[in-house]
Amino acid sequence: MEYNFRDIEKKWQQAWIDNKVYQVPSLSDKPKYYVLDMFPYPSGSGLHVGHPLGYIASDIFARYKRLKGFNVLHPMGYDAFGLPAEQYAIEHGVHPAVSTEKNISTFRKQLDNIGFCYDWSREIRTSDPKYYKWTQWIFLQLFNSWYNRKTAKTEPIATLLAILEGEGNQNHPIPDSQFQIEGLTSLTFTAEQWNKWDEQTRQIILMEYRVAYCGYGEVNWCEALGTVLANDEVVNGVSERGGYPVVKKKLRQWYLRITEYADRLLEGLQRVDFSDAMKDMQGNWIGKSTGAEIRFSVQNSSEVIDVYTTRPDTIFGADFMVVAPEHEVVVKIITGEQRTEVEEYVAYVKSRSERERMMEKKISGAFTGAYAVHPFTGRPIPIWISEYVLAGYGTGAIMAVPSGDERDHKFAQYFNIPITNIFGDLYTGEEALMSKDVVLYNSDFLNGMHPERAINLVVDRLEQMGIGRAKVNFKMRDAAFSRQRYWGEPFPIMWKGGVAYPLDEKELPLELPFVESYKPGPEGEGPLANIPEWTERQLETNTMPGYAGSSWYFLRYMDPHNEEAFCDQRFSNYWGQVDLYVGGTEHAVGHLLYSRMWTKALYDLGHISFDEPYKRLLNQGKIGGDSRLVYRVKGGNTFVSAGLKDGYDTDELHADVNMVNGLELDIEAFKQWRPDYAGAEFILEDGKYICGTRLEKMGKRYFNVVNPDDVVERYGADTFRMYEMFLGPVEQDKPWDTKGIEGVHRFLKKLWRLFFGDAGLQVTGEKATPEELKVLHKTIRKIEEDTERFSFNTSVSAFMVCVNELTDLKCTKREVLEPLLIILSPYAPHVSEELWHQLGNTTTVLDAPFPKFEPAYLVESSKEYPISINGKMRTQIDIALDATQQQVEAIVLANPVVQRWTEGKPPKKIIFVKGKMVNVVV
RNA sequence: GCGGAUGUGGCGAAAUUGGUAGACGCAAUAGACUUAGGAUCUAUCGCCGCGAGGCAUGGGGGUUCGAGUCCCUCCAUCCGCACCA
Repeated sequence: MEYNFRDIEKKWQQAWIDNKVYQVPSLSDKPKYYVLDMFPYPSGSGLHVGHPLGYIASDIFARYKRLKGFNVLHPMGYDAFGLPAEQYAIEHGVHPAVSTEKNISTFRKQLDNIGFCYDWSREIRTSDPKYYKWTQWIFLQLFNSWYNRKTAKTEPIATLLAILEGEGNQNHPIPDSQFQIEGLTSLTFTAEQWNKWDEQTRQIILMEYRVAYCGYGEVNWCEALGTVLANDEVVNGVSERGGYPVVKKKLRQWYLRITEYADRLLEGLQRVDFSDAMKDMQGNWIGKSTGAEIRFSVQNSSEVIDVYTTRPDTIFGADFMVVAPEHEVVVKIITGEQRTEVEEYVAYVKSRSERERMMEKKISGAFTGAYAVHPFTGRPIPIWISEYVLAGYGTGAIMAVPSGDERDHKFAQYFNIPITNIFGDLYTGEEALMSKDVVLYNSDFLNGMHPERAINLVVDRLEQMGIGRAKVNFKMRDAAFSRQRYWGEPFPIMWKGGVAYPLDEKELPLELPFVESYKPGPEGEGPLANIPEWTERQLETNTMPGYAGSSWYFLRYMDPHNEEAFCDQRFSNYWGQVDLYVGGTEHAVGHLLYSRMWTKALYDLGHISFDEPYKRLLNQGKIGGDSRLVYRVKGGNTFVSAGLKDGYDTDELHADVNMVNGLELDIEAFKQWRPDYAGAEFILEDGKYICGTRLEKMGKRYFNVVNPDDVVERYGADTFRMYEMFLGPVEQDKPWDTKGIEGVHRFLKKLWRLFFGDAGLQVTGEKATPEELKVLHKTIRKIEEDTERFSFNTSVSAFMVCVNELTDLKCTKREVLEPLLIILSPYAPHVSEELWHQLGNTTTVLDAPFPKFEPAYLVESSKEYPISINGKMRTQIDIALDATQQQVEAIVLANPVVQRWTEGKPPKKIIFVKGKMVNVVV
């Protein structure tokens, strides 16, 4: 009987659906385990072989945990809102809902082909009104909340109202705001003031507190996409999607006050199991730094300049100040003779794009003509402006300490500003001394001190003088939360007299209306502004960004059809955190941070009982494409084989990997590929055309996309799954290389032959030999260990070794083969299920318990082994093969030969080197 | 520049805590069975050497009875951040 994977896979995939074997109860007496994949954006090009890598890993783990007796939640869905669908709609006139639906069905077919154990009854789509009703609902929770810094919690806005009415905001000043409130000069006000203000003013002030708020701010505006982008959607000054230029622009936008959560987002990282690289990336993005804010007065002026520094101890080395060119103080302090120069410089800075500024870091700047006063020495300090000081970070102004900061040093050298040495002999004059392992000189009351002590002392002094304080700063900005786009969640917000009011919960979902055109609305507004029914009701015309729906989706899977709540708390209490979250590193600072913040807010508001969504994160590597190259002799239609190309002047072109077998080009297929190649001529080597190769991103334009459907068609889903795992560690990036797949396929055929000889099923009920049981239990242990630590590639190897050994032993005993099928089933579910039933089982192999590992089977009768003392070979002793370390030690210690050589002293260490010898260290 | 990771045969890679380096697989070579191809099976397969043996985990140094693994240093590649004061 042949291993007919096509029939087997079709048969079991259908049986699994018919018997609903993957449906998971929302509550159970069993312990829970939640395995989640980052859900895909259903793009038009479907899956390539790189996408399922993480899905296979999580599927194996989910099945493994199920065998181990857990109630496993392993759902799948689609992140269906987003820009590409809308761009496609603009270009092809197909409504995003239609193209999304079509793409999803392609994805589903491709996923089903691979035999995943998803509970599809829990499928979600972020673009489904039944789903985004709750995205809108959660948005309203955030809108109706503020962040209380005193309790470090998200609280309902009602608690703030009570405070403002009772005591004003003395204890809860308006959060450092980038926005102007008319008529308000200070960040604090009294209860009387508050109670006198009209509704509109109060609402404007409340907006300054809301966790989801609307305001005018500098945003990343992408003209080509016609929308605003979040910081993490901008890469090197261009949009992540499409690579279009992005400029800074002031616009009315919705934001999430994620900065208030910065400390908790940082702290939470210590409680989760993410890779160091991932934690570093998030930590970096949050960018916490501790230092001080210091107020400098300006000579002959009433102006003051606040600076932020992490090194207040170096204040005696402050030789000049630098203010960001956009800083509002610049126009006020500028002196007559410097006006032209400064204005020219400001104009120059404005003319430079974000991108240019990033690419070429030129030293540039201008002197304002004004001087600040040193708070301790009274020394005048020249004030410069330069683009290396960013308006958006800290206070937008710095005290420059050239001897202690590299950029300040270069600036001082470039503009010939005298440098004060505050580090004595350690400072060479050549370059700045950034180290904190120094002693201060030339620094008045700080002389002879190390920076740590000096920092405390300076801050204390400044505080006494009322011109400074310790200050924590973050790089992270509040997250832009609105898009001037159509294909996203509408905001459940209605505008009245310039004030945003939330819709009533009963009006949710606020459904996305159908539109004919996706053109932007007037004045930078989205397409919704073109719909009269929408604007008549004064509904918000922006839509939410892609990350809205994905920020909480892991909760919806727990209770996907609930129409009364986003998730029944009985279920979220049971399932709790995602135990294993699998996905790529590209979401390090976007999705992961946002969803961590939403989780904290929902936790604070009492909707869920945990404040970190993902307990453990596994980042699968990317699979790259292995492109095939052909070489066309310049000016003709002749292609020369790779080995001979050096003799010709050639152009390098991509050939489709699907018409190359190994390295040999299928010439006929190539000729038919494109009309201009039809008459092509070929210069061959050894009668073959050999292609060149290059590793590139897998993508259409390189013609190196391999579709999993093709691989599954040819080798079967089980081979595909095992091969993807066999390729190497899941975390690692690697190229797709079809060469090795035959080996995995051969393994499955060998497995099949263990069960079926020429005459049919040959499995017997005979008792297994100790040798056979040893092979089995060795494998059980190895698979258990390797699967637990996500070492799936070595698991596959262990299965190969096992089958090879059982084949050599001609083992056809049920006692061995049946447990083998159970441990194999997470990796090769179809063939395991088929053989499981062939053995007469009637339930699914998924419900079998994972076989228990018995170490006793690994211990063999005693044999003689050579022994070495301190590396020198001495003699031989009897010892049990594969015994435990304790067993080995007991035997060795009892051995008279060993006692003689160690002169009765207990050895420091006894090492049993697998099956060959014993090493004793005295 | 800063941060993170990686470096082992012709190739993908193994080697829990320092303990037979190269498991497993691909490719290759020889052979068996086949009219042939495919499939399957057997053997060889890091480098040098006829051999005994010697040399090998990016380079150099160190700790140790023993180092791919630990420490120092240099080099290369990949990823992330990038004037963050």
